[in-house]
Amino acid sequence: MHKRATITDVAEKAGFSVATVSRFFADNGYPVSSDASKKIEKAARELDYTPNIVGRMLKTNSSRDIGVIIPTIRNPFYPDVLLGIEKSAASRGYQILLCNSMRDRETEIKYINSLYQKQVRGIILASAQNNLSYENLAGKGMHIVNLESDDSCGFCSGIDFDYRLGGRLLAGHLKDMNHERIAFITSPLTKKSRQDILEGIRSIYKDRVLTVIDNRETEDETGIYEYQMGMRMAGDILKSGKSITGIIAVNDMTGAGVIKGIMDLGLDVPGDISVAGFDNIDLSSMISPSLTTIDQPGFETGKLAANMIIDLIEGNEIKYDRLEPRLIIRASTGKAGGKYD
Amino acid sequence: MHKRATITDVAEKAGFSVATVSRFFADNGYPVSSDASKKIEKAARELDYTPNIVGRMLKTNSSRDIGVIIPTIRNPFYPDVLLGIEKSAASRGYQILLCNSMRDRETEIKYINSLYQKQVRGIILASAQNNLSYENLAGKGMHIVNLESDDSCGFCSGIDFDYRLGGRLLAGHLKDMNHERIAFITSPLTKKSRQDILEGIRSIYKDRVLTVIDNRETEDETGIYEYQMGMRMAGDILKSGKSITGIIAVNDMTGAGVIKGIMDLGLDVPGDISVAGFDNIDLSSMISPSLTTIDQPGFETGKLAANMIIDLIEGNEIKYDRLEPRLIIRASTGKAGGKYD
DNA sequence: GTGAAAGCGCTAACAA
DNA sequence: TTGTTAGCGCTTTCAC
Repeated sequence: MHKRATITDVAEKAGFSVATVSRFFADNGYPVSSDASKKIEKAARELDYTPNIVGRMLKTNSSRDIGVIIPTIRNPFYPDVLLGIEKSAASRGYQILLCNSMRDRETEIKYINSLYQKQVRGIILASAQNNLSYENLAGKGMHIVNLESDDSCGFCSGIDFDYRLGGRLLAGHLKDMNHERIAFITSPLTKKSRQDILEGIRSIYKDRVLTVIDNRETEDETGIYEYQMGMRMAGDILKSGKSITGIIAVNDMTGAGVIKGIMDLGLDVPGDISVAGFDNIDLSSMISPSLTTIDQPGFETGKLAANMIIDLIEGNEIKYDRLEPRLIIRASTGKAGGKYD
Repeated sequence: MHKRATITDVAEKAGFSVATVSRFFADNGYPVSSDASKKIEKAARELDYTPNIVGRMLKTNSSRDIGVIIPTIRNPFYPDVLLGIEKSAASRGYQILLCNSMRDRETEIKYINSLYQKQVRGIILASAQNNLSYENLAGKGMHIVNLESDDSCGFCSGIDFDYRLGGRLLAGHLKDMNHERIAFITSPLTKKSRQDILEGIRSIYKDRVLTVIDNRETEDETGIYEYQMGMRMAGDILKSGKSITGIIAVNDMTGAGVIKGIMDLGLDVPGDISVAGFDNIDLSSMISPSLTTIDQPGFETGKLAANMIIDLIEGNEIKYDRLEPRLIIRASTGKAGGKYD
């Protein structure tokens, strides 16, 4: 393996100084004569030279990577977000450092520190526990965009999504279908988004909503936590004999698990129980019955988040629209007692 | 935002030279007295110092990032692979730079170049077109692990997976179920893995397999290409009136689309047509009917790939097991003409 | 065990 | 328009 050519090699071969070569490659409007440009271009090509980003980074103290921390890439909502982030980021010359926290606080902190050491200037966080201490990140020049509307983080920015209204729309839909008592199945209420959905549901169902919280949020490679959690919790509710005719799941992946859990018990969805999810991932229209849900556009969210974090990094002013929830009615919800119509 | 502390700050505060501080943080067995260690540790803590990886990288010319290029993160097979990569990588101090090529050759090349500029020393490629020119990467010290058994790349390493046997197992299963003529639905045969599956099928069905190739592989944000392709191709076959009783899809995502396409036409799976996929992603057991498939363990593949690329980077000797295909029989396949039994 | 000093590849004053 | 030069923060000889 031959040594990589450096800017000095190119300068020598082209017969110009490193400064001129640097200017040529920086391509930032600083004048370089066309004669110089031609010779430098030629020398670079012959030497197979390409600038070393690390040298540039050390000098300018500016990384073009952005960190993205999510719970797990196995919930398809996050790939959607990620694709959106990548699209915006790529168009502005940034790249993604992906981190799956696996819902583990230690891992999350480790990743944040590691990103900081790598001189990353901005992190998109979709995983934070509500009261995660951000380790003085702000004072150290780190920018954070929080995707879970965690307002306990004073200095964070975030994409506005009205989780409360989402919950309300879902609850309203079930109410319209004459469901008297419903359940809300969720992982721990350690994220504001989850709390907000519940609040929205309660704004309609008051105390007629049974909140079923799984207390052992933990992700590993053997399965998808949320799906399995949905299955398990659905089974628990049904076996408990509670008089429930509708279930809202905290997200689609959980909702898919809930449907599976119900069907495994020989019951029908929505004949016996209606089920709704949250997110509108592709999966929700691939399963049967297809899942009623709230559309939370992951791709759009990602695009906005990337633009926001880059604006923050580059010191521009920020101004963004919010994303609005939209109710998507599919086959998994129906009239209460519909089976016996 | 206050300035970040550097190694010099720590050295001054601790009353030692930068060399000693460097040795303390390098933590590579070079002796540092416990007195020095204590003082340095204290000074670093008070200054909130953490080493600047970029400075280290420039000096040592060694990045601890590995590039991962995949077609699209929206096919859940890749998240599985990615999680495996991340697990092995993290345990060895490496991190992932994620790149979705969106099945676009230009994008792929752009990413490879960008990774090279960032001094990345190894790339895990799961996206390469068969005859992608690797742009002299090897000579430049870049290591490649190819996940699609592309043997046109002389110097690449890869994880062994017997796609041909996988195809053969699937075909054998359908044969056992008395299917006389089947179809193979696939994206373009530009990857060796796809060709191998077809070969495996042909080893059993000879000329009694109708190969249906979609000729416009292209991914965008509006949907999942493979799923939609499966739907479309399934519809085309059925409407063409060909006497087919079984379909093998090039992967599960396509297979899910095929099932959807068949059902949309009012036909039954497997009553009218049997369908099989390839990969055994979680989705394949979430849909109805659940999908018969070949287990290709993405997580394991990812772990092996990461270990392989890191071994390559670190100059260790390589030796790895291969992964074997395993037939998973589910509800989407049944006896030919089974509906009328 | 410790320190001085050179230099990794690059950028950006400053001078010409 | 171009060149000289001083570092960015770190590691690593080499000397002590």
